[in-house]
Amino acid sequence: MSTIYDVARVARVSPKTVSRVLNGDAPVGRETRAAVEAAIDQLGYVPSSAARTMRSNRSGLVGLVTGAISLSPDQPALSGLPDLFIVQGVQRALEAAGMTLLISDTGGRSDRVPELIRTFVQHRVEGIIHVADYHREVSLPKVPQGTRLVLANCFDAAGTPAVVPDDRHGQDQLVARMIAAGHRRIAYLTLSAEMVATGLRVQGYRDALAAAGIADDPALVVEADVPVDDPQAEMRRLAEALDHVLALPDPPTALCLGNDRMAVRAYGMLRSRGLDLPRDLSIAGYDDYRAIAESLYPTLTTAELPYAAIGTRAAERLVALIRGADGAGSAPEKVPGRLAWRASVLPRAPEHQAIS
Amino acid sequence: MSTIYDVARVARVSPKTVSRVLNGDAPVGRETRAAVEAAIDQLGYVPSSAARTMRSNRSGLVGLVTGAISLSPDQPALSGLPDLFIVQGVQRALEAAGMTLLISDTGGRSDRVPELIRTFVQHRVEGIIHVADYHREVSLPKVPQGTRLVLANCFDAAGTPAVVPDDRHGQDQLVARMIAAGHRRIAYLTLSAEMVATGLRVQGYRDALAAAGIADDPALVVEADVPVDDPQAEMRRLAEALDHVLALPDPPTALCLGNDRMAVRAYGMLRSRGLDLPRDLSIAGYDDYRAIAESLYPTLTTAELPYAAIGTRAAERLVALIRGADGAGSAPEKVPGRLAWRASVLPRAPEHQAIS
DNA sequence: CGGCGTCATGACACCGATGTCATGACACCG
DNA sequence: CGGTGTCATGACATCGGTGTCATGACGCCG
Repeated sequence: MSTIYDVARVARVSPKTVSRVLNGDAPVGRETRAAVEAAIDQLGYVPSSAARTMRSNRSGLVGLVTGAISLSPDQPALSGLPDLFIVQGVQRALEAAGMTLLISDTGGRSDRVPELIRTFVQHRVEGIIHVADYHREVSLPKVPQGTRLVLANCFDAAGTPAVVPDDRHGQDQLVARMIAAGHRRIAYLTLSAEMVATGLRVQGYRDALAAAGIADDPALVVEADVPVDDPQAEMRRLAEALDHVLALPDPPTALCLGNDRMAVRAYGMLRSRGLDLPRDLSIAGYDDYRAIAESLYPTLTTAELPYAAIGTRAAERLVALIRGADGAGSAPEKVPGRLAWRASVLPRAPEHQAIS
Repeated sequence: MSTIYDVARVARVSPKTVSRVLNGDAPVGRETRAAVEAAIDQLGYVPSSAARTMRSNRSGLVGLVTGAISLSPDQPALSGLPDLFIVQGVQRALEAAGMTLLISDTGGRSDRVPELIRTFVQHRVEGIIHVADYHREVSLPKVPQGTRLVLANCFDAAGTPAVVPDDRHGQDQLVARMIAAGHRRIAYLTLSAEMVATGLRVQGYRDALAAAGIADDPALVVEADVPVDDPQAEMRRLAEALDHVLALPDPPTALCLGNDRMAVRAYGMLRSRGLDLPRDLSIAGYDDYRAIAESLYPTLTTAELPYAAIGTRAAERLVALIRGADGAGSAPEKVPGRLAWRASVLPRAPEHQAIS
């Protein structure tokens, strides 16, 4: 690997002049510049970021920690999937800011986080992003003085800058659109009640009902998932919840599920109960897990969990902090998701019109 | 950020002695060691990897490039998903080897690869892993002298060390098991014929038939996917393929699909044609995309695409190269996937037994 | 008891970039 | 024509570790 001294020798100038050509921070004679550039090309010289880091105390690196999977309710089996979209969003924003991304994951053991952070500190990262696999509260060890920290898809009690999905708005938007399509009896089979998202989304669901002047029927909201990763138990719970709402005296015409996987299961269960989808019952998911939503028949109407945007915003905030902005707004930043309206919610004529 | 000099001052020793304590590469007196360790703790000192890199020419970094998504047939919409499992596998293996992972992705533009590699070279990575989003041939720009390169989920014509899934064996294994379950007419609705995996898997399918002494009926093998990302066209193509095989004079009792997404679609299409699954027709996918396979009803029998293992093997090979092994075996290393036998393939009594 | 090996430690140079300061050559201004 | 400012360039020190070599104190061997 050639160095700036090699380039200087070949171009017959001093290393400092090569440095000036590289950084354009001081005037360099036309011919000198050409000679230096030729030497750089000839040698295939690439400056060493290690040497720059030493001199400038700026590494151009940002660390990203993912994981802490195992301690958590629901979803763990899926983990790693959403993470990646967040990571891609982060990567894009960082690259635009000229920074490079260092990654490590805990492999499910959150006790390893301090160790991973230590590795990042060795590399003198300018900031750290912690990505959670689902919207939740976390509690991270202190990071050393100058290291900035941003949380993505999670938040903590200490008011660390955080970026999370706007679950309330997402569910509100989805349900409002279903109401606009003519549905008034809309059941909501939620994720485990332990999850942060569940509370927020139920609020969103109620917001939409309230905005349309529809009374909230508690019997229509059922926890339909378990807080552990057990496909059998998940299936059972969902089946019970389905039975429950379908057996109501005034059964729903539409069903919101806690996520797209639950929707896949619901499709299968409902069909095996002889229902014709979406004619007999409209279905909506959550997450906009495209591999699922676009492949199901009928294609699944759902609300996007804006992973990439969360990653991008988290990275942008981190870069701002690095560039000197201060922590500012202590409330987590909420990122809205798109409404993915597909074919699983059928428009329905309001009843008084149906009679006429 | 404190330095080794700060530690030396606090412990009243020379920096070199601190270095010896850190690296354990020369004897240090008991009391001196204790004093140094106390100083390190007190200051929260973490050695600078930049300084070490400069002196030793070893950065402890490995770069990973993902992407080149947009130029490719099929799957692109999903991309990023499988990548992440590979990345996680890589990360785990690297960490075990004491190396740290640097990531960047092309955001779908493979022309940006050289630029990304340049960034890695600036950071003096000791090796680079290129991850493709699906099994394919690639052609990468030359990397500088000392930088080792390993391909994951892809291979090139230059014989660069590569790790790929064993598609042929995977399909063989799956079909063999279906035959063992009593199926003899097994249709195969493949991915786009342009994909490397398709050719290999068709071979595997034929291997299994041949091993069981079943004649290969060309009418049962149909390309059922299109080489572009167009959900509409994909649906149409799959529907035609289904119609084709179901209309055969001697229709199949089981169906292999090119991937799990196609299986999701097939479930919907077949049910809307009035079939009862899996009683009327057995179905198998490919990929073992758990979010799908475990949620469908009936749960999907499929062949695992061993992404994490591919990542791990690629990283292990890279570490071996860095530690001095030579390129060796020029053929890509094939990683076998598990058979994920679930509920969508129904055992079937052989016909002569059914009669008795 | 002199010589040699080991232990424990420190002084110093070096890795590759860049900030600071110095130097020489012009050009322009009054 | 001397002073001052800009351009173009180089010498040198510095960032934080670590390899090399030197030094002094013992302990052991013959």
